[in-house]
Amino acid sequence: MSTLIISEKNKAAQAIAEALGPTTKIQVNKLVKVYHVPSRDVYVLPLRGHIQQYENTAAYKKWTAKDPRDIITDPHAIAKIPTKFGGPYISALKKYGKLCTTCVVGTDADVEGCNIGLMDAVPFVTAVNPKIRIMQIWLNDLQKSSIQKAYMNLIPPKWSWAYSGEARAQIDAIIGFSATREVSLTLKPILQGINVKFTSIGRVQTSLLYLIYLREDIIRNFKPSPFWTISAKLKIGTSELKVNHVKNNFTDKKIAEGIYSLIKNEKIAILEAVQTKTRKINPPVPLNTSKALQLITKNLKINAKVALKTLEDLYLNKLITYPRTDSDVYSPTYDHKAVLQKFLTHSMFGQFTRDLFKNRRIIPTKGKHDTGDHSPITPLESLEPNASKFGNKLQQQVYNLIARYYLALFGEPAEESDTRILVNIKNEKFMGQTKVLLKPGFYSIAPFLSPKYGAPLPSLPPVSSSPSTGSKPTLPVIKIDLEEKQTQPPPRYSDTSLLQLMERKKLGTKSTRPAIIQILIDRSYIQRQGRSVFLMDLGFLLIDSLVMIWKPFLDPVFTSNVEHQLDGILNQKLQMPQVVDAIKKDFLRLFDLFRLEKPKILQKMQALQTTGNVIRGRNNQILSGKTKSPRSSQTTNTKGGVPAPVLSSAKCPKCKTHPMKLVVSTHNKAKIYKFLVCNEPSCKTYLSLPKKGSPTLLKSTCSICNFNIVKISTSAHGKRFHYYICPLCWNRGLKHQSGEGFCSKCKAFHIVKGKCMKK
DNA sequence: GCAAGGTC
Repeated sequence: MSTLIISEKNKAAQAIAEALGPTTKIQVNKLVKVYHVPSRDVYVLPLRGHIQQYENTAAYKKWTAKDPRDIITDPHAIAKIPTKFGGPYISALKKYGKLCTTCVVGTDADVEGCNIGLMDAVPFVTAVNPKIRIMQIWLNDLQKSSIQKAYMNLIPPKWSWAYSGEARAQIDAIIGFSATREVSLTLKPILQGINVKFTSIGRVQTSLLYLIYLREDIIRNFKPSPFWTISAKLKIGTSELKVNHVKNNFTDKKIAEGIYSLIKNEKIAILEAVQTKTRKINPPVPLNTSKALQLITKNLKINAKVALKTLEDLYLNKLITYPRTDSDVYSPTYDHKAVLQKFLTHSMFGQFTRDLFKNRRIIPTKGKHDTGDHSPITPLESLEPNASKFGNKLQQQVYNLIARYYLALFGEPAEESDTRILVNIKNEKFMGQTKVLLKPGFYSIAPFLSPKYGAPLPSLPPVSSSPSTGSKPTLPVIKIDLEEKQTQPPPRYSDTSLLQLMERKKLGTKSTRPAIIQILIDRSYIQRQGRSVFLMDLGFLLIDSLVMIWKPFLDPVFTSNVEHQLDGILNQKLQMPQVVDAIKKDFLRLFDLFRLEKPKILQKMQALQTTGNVIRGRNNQILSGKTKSPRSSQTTNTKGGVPAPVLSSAKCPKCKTHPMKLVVSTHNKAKIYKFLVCNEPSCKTYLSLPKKGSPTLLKSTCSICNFNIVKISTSAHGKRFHYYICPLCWNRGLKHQSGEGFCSKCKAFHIVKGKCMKK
């Protein structure tokens, strides 16, 4: 009466086995081990995520062998086959499937988990043992007590969840494969010229690229317009307060100048009104993956991929709960007391936690979504910053954010005051505002959630409302300013705002969003420059040619419709084959439309090539068209949809033709080498970079040698900071020990003998 | 050669 439990990954298998009793390991083959629990006659077999995936069948392997359209219409164009690493897992499934009488699917408690267990794995078990009983264990976390409880309450398999995942996989494969081939083959003449092999198209990635394109379009076409502001600096006791003219911003220069010239020498402001409002700010809601990634990328200034990897590492070390969750509501039975008790003695969080118990604040805030898969992200241990359980500093920093955020859920509301004053300077009215934190509440444990507050103002003289008293109090004016400013375009996306955008538009899942951003980077559609994401020419080119005809596919509405129908399968309101057929039909119509418009698209491309504008491909190399100087190519030209090159490239100082690329490589896992190297292998020119800190190649160039500046982000004494170097000057400086090419503060710098001349 | 979704 043996039982086989299938888990999604090794750590989960180990946790399940150890919760059920004393465990021994059996090495089944080179890759696979199972955990044996003799006391219960249980074998726990860990998979490695999906062990099967959709691929084109043999007849469709070659891109040109069949019409890409047939991938949509031919039901035999794709098939589910074992992944590269699937084989050893499949033979283990067969071996233990044969000798067990019950098979328990113990993969993650979500759609993909059900799909992995019931669709990828179980078929191999039932093939060798048709009579085996199939059950499922629903695990919200890997704590011993939760596992024991769930094992006593096995559930029937959630087939509808598994089918929902299966439909998603089929739809994505059909759309992705057919469209990638069709678009790549169409653009072939162009792509060949720019040394690009293919242009990938996918339900999620192409939609995201479209949104980045829309933002880029606004930025490129943005016409800044001037406006003027008048402000005054007032002295209040020992502090200063900036007040703004109530008619800011002025669009008419003459009016602004007229007012300014009348009042510019005035030294007295009459205090007309003071109003103070206080407001309570409630603690945040529990942390799901999406919010956690935003929190981490924003506060630690790391990219989304690294943030997710660090969460995963913390989870595998059993320091936090499962990091992939959409829930921001705890189940009513969640044992917060047990978690909080661990923090009572913590050197930094202890006092806050003791206050929680003292004030009986042990119920967390509540969000809106309880998806019933995993609990919100929660610390499982109370660890000091120097704990050896942290694999690296980043893990410690991420844990610190998660732990503080969790404790904040139980904290008191914060309280702020908002003081507004109205003054009169020679009959012109000015307003000032200052926000002050009155009670820190939960901000005390999670200061990173707090907005910036001003220092409290010294008490202002009372403003008499009675006209009989005659004079009103006055404040000294330190100075009055008239400034000319320019309207600004919206900012480019960062990892944090891209994640926000994807969440808002329901693009990708909690766990794939960082990977989708990475795909766009790998395909040379977009590029990170510092914290900003730039659309590259290839990305612009692709969307610009699709935007006329494929709006219904590019728009995130397409994906939300797909996901709506997938939910229908999960809720047993729709059937998988009908959903897949309906979406195939939808997409086939768009596919045919693309074919119909092909000549137009090619014509547009042709026009592009003959306008002499630069198209850049991989590594931002200039690959076709007449080249322009980097400076003039910065200017915007969107006439006729021609992409304006976005980034200047750091040209090799020796061969002066090829760009330098940034290389960060690990060697023996211990040493990290960072340098810039010429993209032309035969040139071999390289420039060293500082050993410490992470480098980013910037757009701005050195005013001495015109080479691109590199920003070095690093830390010392626990504080993060950055500085700028010109790699070329810096390397020359290293040679002559002159200290040139280095500036700690400004971006556009001019360094001579170690001193920045622009300071 | 391709997707998106898992996991390492």
